[in-house]
Amino acid sequence: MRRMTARPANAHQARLLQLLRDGGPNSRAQLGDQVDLSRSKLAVEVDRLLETGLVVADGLAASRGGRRSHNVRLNPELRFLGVDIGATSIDLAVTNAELEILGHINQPMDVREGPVAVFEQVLSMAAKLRASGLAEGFDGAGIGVPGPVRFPEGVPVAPPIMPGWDGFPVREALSQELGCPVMVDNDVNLMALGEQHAGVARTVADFLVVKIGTGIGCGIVVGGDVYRGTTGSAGDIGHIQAVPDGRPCACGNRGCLEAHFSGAALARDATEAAQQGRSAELATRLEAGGALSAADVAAAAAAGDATALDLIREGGRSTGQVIAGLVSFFNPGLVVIGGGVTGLGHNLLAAIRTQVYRQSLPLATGNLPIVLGELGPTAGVIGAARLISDHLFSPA
Amino acid sequence: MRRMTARPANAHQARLLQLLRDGGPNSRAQLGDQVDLSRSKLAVEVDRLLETGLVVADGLAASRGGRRSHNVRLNPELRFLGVDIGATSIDLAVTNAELEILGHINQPMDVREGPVAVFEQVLSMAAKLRASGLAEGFDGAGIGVPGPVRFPEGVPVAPPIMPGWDGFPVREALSQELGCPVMVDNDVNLMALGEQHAGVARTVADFLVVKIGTGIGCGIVVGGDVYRGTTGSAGDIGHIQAVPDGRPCACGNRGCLEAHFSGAALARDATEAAQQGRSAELATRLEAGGALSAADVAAAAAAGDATALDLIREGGRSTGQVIAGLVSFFNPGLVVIGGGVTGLGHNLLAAIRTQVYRQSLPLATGNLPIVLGELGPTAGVIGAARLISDHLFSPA
DNA sequence: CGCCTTTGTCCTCTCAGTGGAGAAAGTTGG
DNA sequence: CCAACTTTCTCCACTGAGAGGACAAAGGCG
Repeated sequence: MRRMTARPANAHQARLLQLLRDGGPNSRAQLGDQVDLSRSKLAVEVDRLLETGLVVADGLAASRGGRRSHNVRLNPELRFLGVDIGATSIDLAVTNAELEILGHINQPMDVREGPVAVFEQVLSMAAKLRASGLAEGFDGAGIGVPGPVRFPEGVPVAPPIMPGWDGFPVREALSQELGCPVMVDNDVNLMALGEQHAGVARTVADFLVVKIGTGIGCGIVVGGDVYRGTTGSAGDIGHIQAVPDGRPCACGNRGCLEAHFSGAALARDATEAAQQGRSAELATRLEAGGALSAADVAAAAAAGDATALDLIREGGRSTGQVIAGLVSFFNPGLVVIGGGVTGLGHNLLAAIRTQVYRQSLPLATGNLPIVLGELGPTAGVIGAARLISDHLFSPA
Repeated sequence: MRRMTARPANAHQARLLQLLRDGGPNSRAQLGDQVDLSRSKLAVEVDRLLETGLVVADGLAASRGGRRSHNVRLNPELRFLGVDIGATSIDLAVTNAELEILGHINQPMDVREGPVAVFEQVLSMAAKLRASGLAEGFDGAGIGVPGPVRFPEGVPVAPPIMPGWDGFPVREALSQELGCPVMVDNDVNLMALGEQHAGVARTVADFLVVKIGTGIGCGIVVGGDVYRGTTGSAGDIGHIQAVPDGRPCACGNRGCLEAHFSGAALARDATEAAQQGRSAELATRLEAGGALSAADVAAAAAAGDATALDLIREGGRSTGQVIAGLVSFFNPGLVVIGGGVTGLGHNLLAAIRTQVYRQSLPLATGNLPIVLGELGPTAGVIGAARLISDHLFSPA
């Protein structure tokens, strides 16, 4: 199929596309209720969208007590690609224009192998998705990388955990290969977009998303928009000091949050505990697997291992300490905890909550939910699809 | 004189008023260069503004090589009142519509005496300004209070240092008394607005203003707009933990920034040092004045007193520690230090800078200026005037 | 079957805004 | 002092977005 190249010609059309994306098939009359345009003007704009092919007729709706309406919907053949490059694995998903996931694949991959190797992998995974018949091609793609991004250009800048990526023209290269528009962003920002679009943050204007994976980062949403900071490094909270004179960190300082709690730190501490004989449970697992991960700690804690529980509680305390500061400063309406380490579940969340509620002022925490993300590993790819759809569904 | 009640009828007029406010008298032609409207349309809107009386003719400008232009300017009889209620004193200023200060008065006053007493004081100061002939009345007033504010209603909420103010209808009461529109905000936010309008932050979109006075707070500007948070308490950084297990704080926790460094904390520490004989310089000043203030510490440091210098350095370190975290999180383009304690000057600034540059990642600090505010004690009142002018110079 | 409701289409009217012509008021150089 | 060029301002005709009413189409309900 030939890919769509049309874009909305004005703000009205853009708004209509977004309504159809977020609300599904709809009649002209119902669209009119949401859009503050006269029926005549609305009809004109819908007709123009039909002409572009972005929108198609979708049969008659049930009657609501009068004439049945002719529904319209986004072209069901539109396909977006969402890519989420993590530190240790890559997620890809195909969505339709309503951002419903049609297919999702995941493969392990170390981002430190550099942009060329990772790119090859992404492209082969995309080819696999195409081969499965879910998409003949893509109308747009969003991609998240685990580091700061110069957003307008779609280029990573000085990413600490992904040497070799600095300045690599991700947007341009991927756009060339896939033959469609591409937008690039930090993976945590995409997670925030995902939870905003389809997760726990649907109705909140100002919120934070803390992603605890191999590293640790924070997505910031202000007034419904992702805030990226002056140089694109906003939300980089992994190197805020959580423990004075604490553990040495790769960045050269001591006591950074990331050095005390993250997937990597947790695995390290668990291994240490096992080797020192402080936990039989962990030692057994170390024997069995050769190495420990956050999932092992979660399992040990679930089995009642006190040491594992302590590790989680202590990590939650450090994280909560930092989040408490952010809450005082930013006064969000919601804090979402996500990322691989959320497998630690309720124990982690409880430790974080305790610390935040204890340390922040009542006015800021009075009505502040602190919750786990709803979308799990799909938050990133949904956010990526949302990113590119926001771009394409805005006036050219 | 009768006060102006006109408001701009549309966004074009609002924009023109703002241009005339920020750029002073101007010709239609020059306005046209900044506003992306045809000359004809522009002329129509300017004529309408002239009819309302908000704008008046201002004679002929010098020729720029052709016909001389007829300048217009904001009505020079317009008067705004800026009120800055601090913890220990009240500032009032009268400005014209271009936000130039025509008169400024200051009186000591303890905000804890409650809203009624403070209000009486503000009104009598305002009467004094009127009596001086600077204003026959006010076309609008902005007022800052040292605590969180529910911004849309103009009502303080749960202010820790000003008990009795909770829920007091500041906006409504003042509007009634002065007979003009009033906007209320947190004092630190107004300081940020002031520095943005006429100070060091004129060209920066995202920045922080840290005000260190009796307490300590932070103004946050995102994309040129003040960010106030979900419940109006954003920027309340005084109770972020700066020193683990540090000094007890009035809030019930230990080690809060405000307990370690602020006007009050510095005075306390200096008195302690004097009494313990650790500083002859401070002891002498304590003898002479009966009590020590931040100004005494500044003077002692200037005189070479090592203990005073240490107090400043240690405070700067704590403050820098917290700011470093905020910089990592928020990635601002500028950090402004202001408030009463800025009398400590270069020593304080140096300590803060050292700590921030050491603790935050290079990408966030690479090109980050950390500077003192330019406006000193007038930042608040200018910000207050700016607040109400932004309100009045926006479409009705 | 008649009446009411909902939806969609058509047509006219209003008004914001553009762009060009030209007048008014200067400067500059010969 | 005059001609040529600039800049500023005004006037006017034209365009296009959008509103709103009239009306037709299509359904429900008693």
